[in-house]
Amino acid sequence: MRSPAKRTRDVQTQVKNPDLVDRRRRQIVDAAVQLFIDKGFHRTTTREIARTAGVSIGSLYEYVRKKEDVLYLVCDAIHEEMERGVTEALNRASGGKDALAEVLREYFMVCHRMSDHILLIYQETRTLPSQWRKRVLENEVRITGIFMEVLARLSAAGDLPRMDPSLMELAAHNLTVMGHMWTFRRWFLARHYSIEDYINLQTRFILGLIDNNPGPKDRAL
Amino acid sequence: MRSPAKRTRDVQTQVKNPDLVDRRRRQIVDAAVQLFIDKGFHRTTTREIARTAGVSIGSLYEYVRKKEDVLYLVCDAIHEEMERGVTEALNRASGGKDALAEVLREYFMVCHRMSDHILLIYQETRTLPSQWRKRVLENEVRITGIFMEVLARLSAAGDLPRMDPSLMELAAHNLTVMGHMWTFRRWFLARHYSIEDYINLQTRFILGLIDNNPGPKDRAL
DNA sequence: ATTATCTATAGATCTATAGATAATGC
DNA sequence: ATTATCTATAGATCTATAGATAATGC
Repeated sequence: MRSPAKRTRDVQTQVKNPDLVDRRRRQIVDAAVQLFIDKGFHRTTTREIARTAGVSIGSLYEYVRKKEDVLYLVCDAIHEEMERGVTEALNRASGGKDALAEVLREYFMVCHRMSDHILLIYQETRTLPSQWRKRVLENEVRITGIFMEVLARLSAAGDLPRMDPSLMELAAHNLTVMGHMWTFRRWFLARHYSIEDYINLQTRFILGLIDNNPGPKDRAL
Repeated sequence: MRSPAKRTRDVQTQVKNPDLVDRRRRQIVDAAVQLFIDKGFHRTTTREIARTAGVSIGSLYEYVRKKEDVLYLVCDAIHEEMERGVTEALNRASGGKDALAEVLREYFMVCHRMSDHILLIYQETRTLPSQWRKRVLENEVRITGIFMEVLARLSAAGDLPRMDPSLMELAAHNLTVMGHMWTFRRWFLARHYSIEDYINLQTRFILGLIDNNPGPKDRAL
C-alpha cells in the first residue's frame, strides 16, 4: 500500500529513472538512519550522509531537496519496518486463552529490536516540516490501529472483557506506548530487568488489570 | 535539597556574586524555555536567548560556558517544577477508597499543565553532554519514585492490592508514562478527548485492572 | 542529446571570545 | 581595583547550488 515508489512522490528528485531513485535513496536512508541514531539529526551533516552513503554531496541533492527530506525518508522507512514487524508479530500470536499475553510478547520483542529507531522518532519528529510531521504521525496512528484491531478480535472472541470503543482505543495506545517505554526508559529499566523480565512483569500488570473474574488466583496483581 | 544555588555549582560561571548568578540565570532560563519549546534547541541561537533574556551575548557567556549549559539549566528547572507539582498534587489527594483515582487525577493535571515542558525533555535530553544527561535522568527517576511511595502507602493501607516490589516499581513507571503520554500523543488524543475524558478513561483502565474483587460491577473494564 | 554524477564554492550562519567600557565599593 | 557588561568579530561550520564532466542510449 505504501511502496517506496509511492513514498518517492512525496519528496522531489531531479532524477528520472524511478528504480535508480529507489536504489540510491535506500543507500541514503541506510546511511542516515545510523548517523541520526548515533549523533542526532542536527549534528549529522549532509556531507557525512553523502559520504557514508557512497555518493557525492552534489548527487545527494539530486535525490532530495533539503536535509529534512532525508529525515522524512528515514522516519517513513522506520515506520514501514515497524508496521511489517508488528503485523507479522500479531499474526504469529495464536489466539486462545493466553492470546493477549502472546500478543504483548511479540509486540514488545519488535520494540526491543527496533529500540534505537523508535527512540529516534520520538526525538526528531518535531524537526520535520509540518506537512511531513503529519504523515509520520499518521503512521504512528496506523500502527496503534493494528493493535486495536487485535484487541477487538480478542474481545469479540471472548478472550478479553468487552469494553466500549473509547476505552478500547485508549487501551491500544497504552499498550503501544508500553512497548515504546522499553526504548525511552531503557536507561533505567535495562539496569533492573532483562527484556524477558520486562515482558513478564508488564504482562502481569496488564492481565492483573483485565482478569476480573474471581478465581483461584484472586488478587493476582 | 536541590536549590538553585546547588545547581549553580554544576555550571561554571565567571561571575562572583551568587545572588546575581541566580537572578540572571533565571532570566536566561525563562527566555530559553520558551524558545526551545517553540523552535527546538538547535534552531534557537545563543544570540536569541541573550536578546530574549535581556542581556548581551557577551554577558550570557559569563553565566554559562556553552550553549548546552543553558539546556541543562532549562531541564533542571523543569524537573524542579515537576517535582514540586507532583509532590503537592499527591499530598492533596486525600486517601481512602478512591485514593488512587484522586492521585491519578492530580498527577495527570500536572502533566497537562506542563505539557510543552515534558515534551521538551523527551526531545532534547539526548542533546545534553552525558554527564548532564545522567543528572536529568536521575531527576526523572526521582519523580517516578515519589509516585512509587504513594503506591506503597496505598498498598500498605489496603487501598490497593499488594504486589511485589518489582511490579510496584514498574507500575509506578507505567503511571508516570501515562501522564507523559498525554503530552507526546496529544496531537492525537486531544482530537478525541478532553483532559477530563482522558483522566476518566485512564482511571477506568487502571482501576479495571486493579479492582479484582468481585462485586456489583464485575467486569468493570 | 539526455541523464546522472562530481567538484568547488557562494553565501549564510552561529558559537564563543577578546578586548573595551561602565559600574561598584574600598 | 574589582566586578560585571557590552560590542565587535575571529574562526569554524554547513547547506545548497552552479557549472563542469562522465556515462548512457539513440
